[in-house]
Amino acid sequence: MTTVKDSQGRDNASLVNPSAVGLVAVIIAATDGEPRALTVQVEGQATGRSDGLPAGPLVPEHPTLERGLRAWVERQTHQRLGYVEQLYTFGDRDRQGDESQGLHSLSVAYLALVREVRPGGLAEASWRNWYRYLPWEDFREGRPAALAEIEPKLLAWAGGTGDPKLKRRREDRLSLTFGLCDGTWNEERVLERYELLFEAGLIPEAQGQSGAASPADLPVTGQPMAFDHRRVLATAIGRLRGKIKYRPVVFELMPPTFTLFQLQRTVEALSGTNLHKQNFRRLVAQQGLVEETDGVTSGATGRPARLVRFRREVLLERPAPGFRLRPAKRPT
Amino acid sequence: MTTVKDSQGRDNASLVNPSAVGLVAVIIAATDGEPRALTVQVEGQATGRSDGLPAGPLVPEHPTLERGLRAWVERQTHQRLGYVEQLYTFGDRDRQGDESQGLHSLSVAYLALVREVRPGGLAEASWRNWYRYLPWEDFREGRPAALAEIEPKLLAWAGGTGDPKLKRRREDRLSLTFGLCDGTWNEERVLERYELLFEAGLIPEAQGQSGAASPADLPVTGQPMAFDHRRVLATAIGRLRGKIKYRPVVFELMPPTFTLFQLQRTVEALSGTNLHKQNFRRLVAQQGLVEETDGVTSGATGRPARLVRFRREVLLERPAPGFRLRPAKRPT
DNA sequence: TCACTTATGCTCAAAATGAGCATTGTGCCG
DNA sequence: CGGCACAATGCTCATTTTGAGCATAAGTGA
Repeated sequence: MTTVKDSQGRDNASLVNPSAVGLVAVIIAATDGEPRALTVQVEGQATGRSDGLPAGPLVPEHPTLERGLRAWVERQTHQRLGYVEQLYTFGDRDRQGDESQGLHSLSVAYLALVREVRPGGLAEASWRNWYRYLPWEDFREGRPAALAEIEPKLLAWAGGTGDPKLKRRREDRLSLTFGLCDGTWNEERVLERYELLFEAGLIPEAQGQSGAASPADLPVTGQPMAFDHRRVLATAIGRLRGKIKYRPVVFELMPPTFTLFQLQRTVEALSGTNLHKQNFRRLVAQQGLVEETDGVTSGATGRPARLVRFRREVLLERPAPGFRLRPAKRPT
Repeated sequence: MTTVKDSQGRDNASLVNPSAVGLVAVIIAATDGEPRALTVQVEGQATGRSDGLPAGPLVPEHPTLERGLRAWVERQTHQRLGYVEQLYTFGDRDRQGDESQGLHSLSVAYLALVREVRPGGLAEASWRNWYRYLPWEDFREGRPAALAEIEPKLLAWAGGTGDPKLKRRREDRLSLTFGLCDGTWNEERVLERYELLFEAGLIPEAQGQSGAASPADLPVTGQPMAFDHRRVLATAIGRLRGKIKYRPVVFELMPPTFTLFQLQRTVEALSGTNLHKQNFRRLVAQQGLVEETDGVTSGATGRPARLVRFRREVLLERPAPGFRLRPAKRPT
């Protein structure tokens, strides 16, 4: 029964059950203080066009998953990728868009951070503010309106059970992910929130018809995406929000030189929260993340700001720090 | 050229290029203050037996990757899995043990944490101290001997290049991962260290003959494992070492009740470093991670310790904290 | 020059850390 | 039974690291 010999994943046994493997890329940029994801138009079977993430099958020519990804992305979007990391492998058989022909279809998702935003690239590829798809995640202007609309529906979902134990459990999850009871919002729990909304039937894709909503009328639960790409995006955002706290990855999104405030705006855009300005710059300074250039901004209103650049050397230094986010009580 | 329509990973295109997908599990337990991984005996093609991780192909019957994993593991090792999280998907074509027949073979690896260690389980499955495979990672008794032996070889590798720029880069990597120059050891960089050793040709598997060393004579670079399983293990350890700092996952490894010192020993076992006892308990206390029971230890020498249990409620509480590791200057 | 706006410097109290010293129970050994 | 050795616990203290703000500096536009 436990003949491990031919149960090894890479031996003949696995060849008997081939799977379809795809690659998906969540390509993130931040310009003008807005977080953006690169999207393409996807032609659904009978569902019309809808937004999706750049994706493609894994083909044997690619020696590496990551190489394959880069190839696909450059072909589809003409966007060069810089920083790339593996995000997650999605592979449930009941995944959306999966016809479950007895064949597993998995997608290996990658997260990429880029600087350049080529605005007039191809028509099929366009940068979209990621909060378009997850509007309840943006707390920069205070509690998002979308959240106010979603909240009663969530409470109704939690309450709409006969089983009191299940009800209790749902309420616990609500308070954990959305901080409904206690007012605690953890900006990293993006995926858990998405999945809760999905379970509660508040995500349009969940019903099976994805591209139903026209681009104009965003439902309160945001613009749908093709397949399970919204889930992938949620995963990416959660991961990125966590990562900026302990790794200097934001700089992958910044131009060669920038002001501390631009940097702050970028971090805020990603995390969806506001930070205390003075403390933010103190943190950046004492961590030695940047060095001054002799340039300053000009033209804009207010006192000109000094331009700084990322100190690449920190990547070779000790604990390689990021930002611990410190929310400000009041905006700015 | 950019007809995204049929370049979607999950459409017909991907069916044209099926891949062999396997599942691998890194199952971790900690007993008697030692970190252990569950291993099985693997029959290599011509390389004899060697240790490997429980693995199996992904078969269509499994609705979920995770379910498939659980099924395989329980079949192979009779070990029930509790906490499970996806670790990484390994898929480079030049992977070890991959015959590259033009077919991609990828392994989706999972990390599992378990409490029970069934000692006399099946003969094929056995718990092994993970430092058996990565002996340079254990700093609990001070700088590990293995590291002292490896160090000159690494320096030689770095120096053995004509290209001075490459040399410089290698030295930078050495100092970053092994902290050779400045004495900074970051216990999370397990994978980077493994990969560096691999590149430097110090990992036996790298040569192609895996099971060459008999279990008795561990090379300084540790006991080899089948396929790329040592890399998978390194990935798991690195991930776990990072995770315990911000998520209360250690408790998945603890029995229902335990002493604070046992808890500390477990954290130390995982991180491979020693902690300051008093500060450790202060941290645990103030984070509210545990609650006292009315039991105490007995029999052992020294003052009896109070038994505590994990407060499951913290999973529903605010930032869900873990341990920030604070290395002690002197042992204990 | 004034009004406004953003950049920067600095202060201060509170909380979190890092290192140790001191005390308290237990089992063991004359 | 008194004294030890050995852990478990309690507490102190000097630093750092946070969190919040106040105050000043340096441009732009009217």
